[in-house]
Amino acid sequence: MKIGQVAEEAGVSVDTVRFYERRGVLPAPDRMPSGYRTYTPAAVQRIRLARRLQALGLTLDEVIGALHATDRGDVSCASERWRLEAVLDRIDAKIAELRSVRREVGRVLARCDRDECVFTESDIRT
Amino acid sequence: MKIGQVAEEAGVSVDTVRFYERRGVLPAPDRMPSGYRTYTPAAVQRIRLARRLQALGLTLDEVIGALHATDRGDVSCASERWRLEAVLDRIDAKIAELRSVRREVGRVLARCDRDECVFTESDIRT
DNA sequence: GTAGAGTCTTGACCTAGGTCCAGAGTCAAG
DNA sequence: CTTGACTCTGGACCTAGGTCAAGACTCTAC
Repeated sequence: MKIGQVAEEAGVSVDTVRFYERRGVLPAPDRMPSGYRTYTPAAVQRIRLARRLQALGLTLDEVIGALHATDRGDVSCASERWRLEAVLDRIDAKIAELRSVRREVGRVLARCDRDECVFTESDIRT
Repeated sequence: MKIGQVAEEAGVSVDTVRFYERRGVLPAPDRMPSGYRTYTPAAVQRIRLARRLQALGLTLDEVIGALHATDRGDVSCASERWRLEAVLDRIDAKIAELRSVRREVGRVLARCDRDECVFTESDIRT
């Protein structure tokens, strides 16, 4: 398969495929005599998995770490769970932070109702 | 006041003060004959308010919009509420999105317990 | 053989909100 | 008068995850 077909089947752009190669998501593929990259269908699977992991909240570096672990073999659900658990912790922290900001915005709006508006309460005209 | 003191009192860096000037958070200040910027204490208030609004989730462009509205006069709690309500909506949308991803990560972890691990379920070795 | 589509490389560009740097000029204390 | 701290400008750099462009080459179909 050439890069265009891989990109198409994986649902990403050709540029993204090459970007993934540079970053290490994909190994350097074989080349045709012309220099064109040639891929096996496994490359499509690999990209799809990478996108799936990104959609679950892993950073690209974390995705690369997970893929490289798989490449080395020796992986099992038990040995890789922590990657997802770490993401879960991060999501929880982010949600907590957003809820805290949300509460504060709510408080400011409530003060706004009592005519103590953030936008007008200090002298900011220089 | 010179820029260093303003930055210090407002709790930001000197670079940030100059950046805020470029972006329009702060108006161009008066200059000493040497070219040094001179500020009134209102500049400190203005920066503090800008930081406060940013901490509440407004983007810098939104902060600038709010400050310019205040500069034009004519602002009241009622007329500016929508800025905070828009932020609230955005926060809610973001929380909803994170909760959705969180649920999905939870599902993937549950499948992991049944030994159907994302990391090992497809052939990604090219 | 030629048109059009696909691919190659290198490197710049995008967002957001700053941060940092060089080289030059200025200010205050001793 | 000198030293050290401060300020000036303009532009480059940072993160994250790509996206785009130029100019050259290759492949496929007609």
